[in-house]
Amino acid sequence: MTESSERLYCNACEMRLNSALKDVDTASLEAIDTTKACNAFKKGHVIFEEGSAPKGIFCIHDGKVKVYKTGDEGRDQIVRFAKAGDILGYRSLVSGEPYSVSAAALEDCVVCFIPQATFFEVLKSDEHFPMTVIRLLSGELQRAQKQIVNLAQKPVRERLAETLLILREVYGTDDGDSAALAVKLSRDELASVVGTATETLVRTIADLKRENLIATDKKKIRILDLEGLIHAGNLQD
Amino acid sequence: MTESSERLYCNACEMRLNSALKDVDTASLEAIDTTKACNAFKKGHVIFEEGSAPKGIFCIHDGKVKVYKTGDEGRDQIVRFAKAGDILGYRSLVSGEPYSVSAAALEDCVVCFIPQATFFEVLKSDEHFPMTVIRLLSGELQRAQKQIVNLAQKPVRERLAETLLILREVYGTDDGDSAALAVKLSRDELASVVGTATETLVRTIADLKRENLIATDKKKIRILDLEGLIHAGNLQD
DNA sequence: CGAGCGATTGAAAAGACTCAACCACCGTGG
DNA sequence: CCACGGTGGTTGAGTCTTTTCAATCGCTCG
Repeated sequence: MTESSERLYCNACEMRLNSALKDVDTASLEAIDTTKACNAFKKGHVIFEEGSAPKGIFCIHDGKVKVYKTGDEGRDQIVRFAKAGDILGYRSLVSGEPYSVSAAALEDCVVCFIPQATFFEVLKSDEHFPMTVIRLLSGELQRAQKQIVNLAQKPVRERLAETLLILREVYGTDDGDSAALAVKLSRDELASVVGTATETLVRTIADLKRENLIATDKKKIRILDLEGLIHAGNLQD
Repeated sequence: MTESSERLYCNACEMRLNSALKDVDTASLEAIDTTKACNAFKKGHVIFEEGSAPKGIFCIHDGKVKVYKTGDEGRDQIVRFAKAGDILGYRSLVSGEPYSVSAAALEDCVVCFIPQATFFEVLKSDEHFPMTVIRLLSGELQRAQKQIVNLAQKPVRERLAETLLILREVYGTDDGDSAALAVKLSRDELASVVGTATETLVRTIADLKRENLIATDKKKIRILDLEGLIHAGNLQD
C-alpha cells in the first residue's frame, strides 16, 4: 500500500511554511525530523482508517486527501479535504480514542508520519504549538457546524453549488485554466461530500450545466459563471 | 435581560469539579475569581448571539443551555446542549472571530462570565489548561462530524430516536421518574435539533408513541422502551 | 472484442415539506 | 368567573424533493 519515500527534511520543506508546523521551534523541528517517516500513497489508498488506533499524526507533503466517515449502511460521508501542509489524525490522538474518521489519497501523495511521542513532546515543549492546535480544531469545528446547518436546511442544489465553490477555494484551479477545478472527484465522491445519492448528484450537475453555470469533461469541472454559482448556492448577496 | 447574581467563588464551586476548570492552578483560579461576573438568565433569554464579538467565555453554574446556529432562512439549528460545568464561547475567542453560534437558556440559568484577558492569561500560565481546551474542542468536533453523517444519511425517525437518547445522556432523567427526560424542549426546538420541520417532528413523535417506545405529557418525554428506541435509532447491535 | 466500472437516464415510490386548518391550553382582562 | 385571544401543538392534504431500482451508455483495459 505505502512505499517509503526519499528522506525529507522539515527544515528544507517549503510546505512547512504554510502549515501548522510553521512556528515550531528548532528543537521540536529537530525532534520531528529525526523520528518521522515519509511515505508515498497511491491514489485511492487509505492513509488511516476509522476505528483503528492512532499511533501518530500525518503531515501531507504533497497531494490531496479526503477525510471521511463511514455511515451505518456503509456509505461514506466526506467531512474534510486536506492538501499539502495540512496535518491529519491529531484529533484522535489528543482524545486518545480510535480514529473517528478515515483518510484516503485523492491522488498520489507523499505523507510524513510523526509518532505520537514526538507529537506530545512538541505539544509540551513548544510555546506556540498548543495554540496552533487549538486554532486548527477551532476552524474545523466551525466548518463542521456550518455543514450541519447546510445539511439540515439547504437543498441539494445549494449544497452542491457551495461544495464546488469550496473545492475551488481549497484546491484552486488548473494552471492555464482558471475556471477548471484542480481536484478530480468521482461522482460518488462528490455525492458523498454533498450528502446525497449519486443519481441525484448527477442530475443536479446536469441542471447546473444546463444553466451554463458549470461545464464538465469527465471528472474535470469548469466554473463558467462564478456569480451565478454563488447565487445558486444562496450565498451572501 | 440578565440580572447580576450573588457572588460565586470558584474555589467553593462544586460545579467546577466536573468542569473544564477542574485542574486549573490556584493562581489562575484566583485570577478568574477576581475578574469574573455572574449573571442570571431567565428561560429563553440569549446569553450570546451569533455575529457579535466575543468578550470572554461563559461558564454555566446552573441550568441548561442550547447552542444553535441560524440558517439563511432564519431557521435555527441546535448544534449542542450544555449544562452546569460546561464552558461556552471559547471557540470564537481563540479564533478571534465573531461568535459563529448563539446560546440561550433552556431554563433559568446562572452563568459566570470570564473576560477574554483572563482566559488568555490562564491559557498561557496554566500548565494543563491548553490541553483541556484541545480536548474540549476535539470532543465537540467529533460529535459534530457524527451529526454530519447522521443528517446526510439517516431518516428523521432514526435521528429523532438518537436525539432522545442523547438528551437522556446529557441531561439525565427526572428524580423519581427515571424514564422522564430531565429537559423540556418545545416541538420547535426538538425539530431544530433533529433537523426537520416541526410538523414532521410531531408526526414522528406520534409514531414512536404509537409503538410504545415513548410517552409524552406536554413537554415531558418518557422513554418507555430503551432497547426499542436504540433499535429505532439503528444504533449498535 | 468483451467484461466491467463509472456515469447517466427513466420511472416509480418514499420521505419530508408546506400550507392550512383545527385543537388545547393558558393567562388576561372584562 | 368566564369569554377572549394568543401561543404552541396536532392533523390533513397536496406537493415537491430526493431516493431507489432498473436499465442503458460509454469508456477503458485486458
